[in-house]
Amino acid sequence: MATETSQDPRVERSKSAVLEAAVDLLLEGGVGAVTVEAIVERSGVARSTIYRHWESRRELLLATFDALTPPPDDPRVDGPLRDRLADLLQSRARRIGSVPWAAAIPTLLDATSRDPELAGVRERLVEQHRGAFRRTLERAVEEGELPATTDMSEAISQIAGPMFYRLLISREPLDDAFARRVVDLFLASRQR
Amino acid sequence: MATETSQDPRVERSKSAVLEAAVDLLLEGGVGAVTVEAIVERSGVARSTIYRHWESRRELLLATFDALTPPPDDPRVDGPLRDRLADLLQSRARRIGSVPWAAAIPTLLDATSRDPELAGVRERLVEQHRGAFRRTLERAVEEGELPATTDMSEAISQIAGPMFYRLLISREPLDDAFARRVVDLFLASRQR
DNA sequence: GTATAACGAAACGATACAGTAGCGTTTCGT
DNA sequence: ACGAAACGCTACTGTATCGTTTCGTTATAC
Repeated sequence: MATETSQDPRVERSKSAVLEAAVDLLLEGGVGAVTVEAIVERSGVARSTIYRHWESRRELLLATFDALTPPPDDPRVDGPLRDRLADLLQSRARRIGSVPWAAAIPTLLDATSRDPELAGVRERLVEQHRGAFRRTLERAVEEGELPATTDMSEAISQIAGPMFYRLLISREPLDDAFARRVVDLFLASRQR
Repeated sequence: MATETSQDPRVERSKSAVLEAAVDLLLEGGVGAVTVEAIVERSGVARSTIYRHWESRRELLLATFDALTPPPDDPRVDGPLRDRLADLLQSRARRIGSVPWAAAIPTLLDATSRDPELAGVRERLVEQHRGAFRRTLERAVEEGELPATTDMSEAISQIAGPMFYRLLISREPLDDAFARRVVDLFLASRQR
């Protein structure tokens, strides 16, 4: 009958302290660095408390990945397509080029490639990432800025691909000018 | 005075058996799967023998990454640029889309991103990969098929990026048609 | 044929980690 | 104020791995 939620505030405090430490460890040292002991040390939360709230290290790791989701940033919806796409790509590039994410993405890809449960986490992150591009592109199609035959999945690969290539493979800097040229290249072949 | 090389042939046999097993384990299960015990079990070579030939697990891991380098395939040099680029991209896509490599690349990126010594291995692999594209593009510039102002590094990002995006991020299939469209997109905005 | 080097099997100590249990203390809701 | 719950602390078990050594066997070179 009574309210099931909002129990002892200490529970929330402990949980968030643990997750915060776990996320930090994940971003700094990869999945392998997320040990219970390291979390205990960094968070100040006791080992026993952690196991009171999570069944196992695995559960905790899952929760850590969940806590990792970045807040979605709303892309601008005004101005010409070229500017909207460039803004979107630049904001994405700035985020994934930032220190914690640049280091975390390889770890994420690796961990999620071999673990079916973690694969869901990756799909969610990827879908969130692709959604922003898809919405911008679909709107452009509706407004006639892009042909109706545009293959969304292919377009996203062509726009976001070069950015990830520089981040993951060649490790070149991701500056705004590069993002703009990628957008221009994409548009040059599609637009009138 | 005597010949220093080519000692007991068993040495070579053991070494290659160990490396072969280590490479298999790396491709199958990532860096974490390359344990000395697993190598012992799979290769049939004894623990002691392994430590006779390598100082430590770390040395062995380095050697494993070195043994990983794929044989370079020579891109075709005839025909129009469109076909040459498409051929190159398709052959690359087929390789990195193949089961062992598709699974290995995330592990490689992760491991090499946090380990300065392994970083050299990644650079070597990336450079080999980029070299093939660079040579094809430079030749195209010489022959007037591309403008002399073409930024090689940028061009490679734009051509190879979408492929890696599909492989690593979106996990979509890498078919030849996709590769060709990527090339066409690139050329459409550059060529007369 | 024999000496020698490489070999395989097995054991060892050290380290790191996950997970469990007990106990006294602190904080919360009522 | 008081009981319940959450907490921190500590010690413990069990497992996995590494690095190293010993020892008896086997293949190779001469």
